[in-house]
Amino acid sequence: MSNGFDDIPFFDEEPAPRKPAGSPATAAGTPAAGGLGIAARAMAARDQARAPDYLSGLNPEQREAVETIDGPVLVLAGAGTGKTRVLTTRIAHILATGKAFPSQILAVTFTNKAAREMKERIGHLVGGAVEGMPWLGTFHSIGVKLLRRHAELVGLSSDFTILDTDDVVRLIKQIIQAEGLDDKRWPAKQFAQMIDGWKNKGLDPAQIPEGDARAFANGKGRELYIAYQNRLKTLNACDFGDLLLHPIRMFKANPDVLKEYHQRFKYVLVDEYQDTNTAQYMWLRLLAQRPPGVPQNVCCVGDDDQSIYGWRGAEVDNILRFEKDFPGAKVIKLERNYRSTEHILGAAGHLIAHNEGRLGKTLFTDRVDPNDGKVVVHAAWDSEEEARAVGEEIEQLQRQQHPLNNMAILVRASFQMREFEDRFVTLGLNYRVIGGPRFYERLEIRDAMAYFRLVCQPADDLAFERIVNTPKRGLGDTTIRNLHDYARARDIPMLAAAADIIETDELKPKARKALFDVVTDFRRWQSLLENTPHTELAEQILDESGYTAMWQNDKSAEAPGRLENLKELIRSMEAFESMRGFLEHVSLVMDAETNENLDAVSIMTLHSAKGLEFETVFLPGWEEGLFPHQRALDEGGRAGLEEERRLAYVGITRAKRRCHIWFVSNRRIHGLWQSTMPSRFLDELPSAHVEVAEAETSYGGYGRNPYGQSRFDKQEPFQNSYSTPGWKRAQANKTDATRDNWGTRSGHAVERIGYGESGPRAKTIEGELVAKSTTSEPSRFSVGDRVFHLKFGNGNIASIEGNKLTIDFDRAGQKRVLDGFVEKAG
DNA sequence: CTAACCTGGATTTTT
DNA sequence: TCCAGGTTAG
Repeated sequence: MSNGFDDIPFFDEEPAPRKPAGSPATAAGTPAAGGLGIAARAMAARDQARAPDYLSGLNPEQREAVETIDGPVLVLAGAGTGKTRVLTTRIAHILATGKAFPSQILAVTFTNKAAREMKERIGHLVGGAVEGMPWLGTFHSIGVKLLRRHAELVGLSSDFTILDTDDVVRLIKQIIQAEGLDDKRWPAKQFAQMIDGWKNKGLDPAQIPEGDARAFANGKGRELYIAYQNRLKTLNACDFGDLLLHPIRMFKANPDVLKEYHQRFKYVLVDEYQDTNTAQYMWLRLLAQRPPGVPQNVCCVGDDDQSIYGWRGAEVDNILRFEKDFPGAKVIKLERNYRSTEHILGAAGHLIAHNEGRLGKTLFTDRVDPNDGKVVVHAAWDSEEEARAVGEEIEQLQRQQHPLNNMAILVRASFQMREFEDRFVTLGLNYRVIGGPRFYERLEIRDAMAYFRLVCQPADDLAFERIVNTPKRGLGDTTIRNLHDYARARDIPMLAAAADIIETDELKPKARKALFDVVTDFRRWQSLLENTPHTELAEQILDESGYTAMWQNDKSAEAPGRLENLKELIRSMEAFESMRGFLEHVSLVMDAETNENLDAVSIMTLHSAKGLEFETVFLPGWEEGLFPHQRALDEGGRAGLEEERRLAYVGITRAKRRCHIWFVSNRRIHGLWQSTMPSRFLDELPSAHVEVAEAETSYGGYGRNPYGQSRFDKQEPFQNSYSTPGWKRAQANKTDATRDNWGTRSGHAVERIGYGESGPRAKTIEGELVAKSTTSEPSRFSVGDRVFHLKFGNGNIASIEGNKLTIDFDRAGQKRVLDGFVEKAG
């Protein structure tokens, strides 16, 4: 990739030597004052004069957004208008023109993925200078960085622990119980969410609304919040909200420190500004605002039409009032779309126009191709048929050489995924589920991490309690409660308490011995921390603690997978310098990599699809109650509906060339079959860009009016065997087995399931199989055979039709599967 | 300490 | 309906 930087001098070093740790670096000098050579500056000026390459590919609006470096800028970037490109090029431009050093740019994103991508792209533009951009990251990771430098100012020490949601809930539960409250009546989870909500709004315990405070635990809400914060302080820990709030407190209380950062950050950039919550907004204003007369070089990029996180505290208002907050702001709209066909844009644009209170953008494209299809709306009888039909559509595209990687199924709610997964397993179509439970959230990983945490931070009581009796050491509730009381009474961490208490005779000999072993183990590991390679130490910890053995002795089906995950955990540590470094990474970056070498259909929620694009997008489940979701309507009213509509807009605009929308007439919700109405959003699509699919072929039975089927029409589809009451019952009977292999449903495991470990499993295309079966080729199986299926386990063949086997699985009940997916059990 | 049993909840999710 | 999480019985 060519760029304009090949011949531009690029500086990634700060002119002044690093300040010793502990004292925050004061503002670096400007580049001009920083001893940068005259020749270099001249070259930079020369290159600026002849408009460097990196600017030449931009359209006028993009270019304006890149080049308007001084003063506040709001870039309203519609879907697919080159938002990331503008951001990265803008940074490159600031650097290339010598306006600032990399370390003087504060660039904030929401997700680690976005941050990574930006680093990568800037790296491409400027050639490997990314290391020099220490302040490019998520709100939270930058928050951590600030906090580690100034922890004392908010009453923490700089090696504080970051708690994730799970830890927080456990902690809150303890607090609720300690207050003598019934933790069933007042669920910790709910209170954790309340605290999170308050923190999103930037509220200290003293500031929360009286009503909120009363709403929980007989009016003890505020009290509990205070108790929680105190407990965090004792533990030397932060939750995610604190990573934003502590810096805010710190800056407010220490204007001199804030001033240092004002001098440091010459340019501030924010991605996805429509998703900022109040706390982030406060944080940003503190850092970006300048005294009157000093230019505020802040650039926020966002799209009000893609604001879909209102439910977790995002304030679209932030983007709507940008001009008020930063007077003299220049607002630049990017409306030229480089992603989608005119039909897709037309459909999306018409839909989103139904929202009020938008800043108002209309995407357009020059790319007009008569071959481009309209957005297609399909109807199906129920979700099973929906999945089947989507599967067929995908296979058809696959036959036309379209890679599966270019296709995605975007659902409103994750329960919808299951039906697609089931279907794709049957078809042998590779798929990958994006989102869902993450690698680092798995039980075994969290346990292992707790060991590591406790070694690095002996005061981490949550980690201690998690693993003190895992594997089982005979340290039951009684012992732990004893220990807990002992620690509380002396105000010392539990591990330290354990070390003390084994010197006394407070415990029974058995427990005392067990605890003694634990304490000795941790002492030994701590002593090894500095001088042993961290991956080696990690392995040693897991082995010596008996944790590995615990899973080796476990005969359950998941155990081997868990051991594999532990190995993977150790492997992923290799990339880090130390165990501490690794822990920090994990607490902030909870995502696992997906295998991009695999050609697979992506299945994900609409929320996790934001920012992505695919040639072909399938949008199932457009029914009232599901999409727009009933709860969004009930709880959010009109605003809720509009957010749902934006979600629909996000969905459609993910598509580059093909967009298929589906709705079903019947859906099972909480186990009950309900007949459903097509989504109101379907009526909001323009007929000029949308067509309604004619009757679906093979499983057919639809009239030509899917919107208004008569009762008679609805009966038709039942004629295929999959819809017979018997098959339905068989489906209903599927009991336990279904999730077993799916317990580890993300990244690796799922990807493995779709296509099997035993090499490239037959990628079955139904058409071929049907053809095969009509030649009445004798099946390699016969009725009664004992067979094994990757997902369903062992079973006996009940009947055979061509290549379709009906099998009574031991655990999964009766299923129909294609013979390519079973082996003779051996 | 495990397994059977019961209960409640069932959008969206990052950090 | 179907899961997770907790409780209880053995």
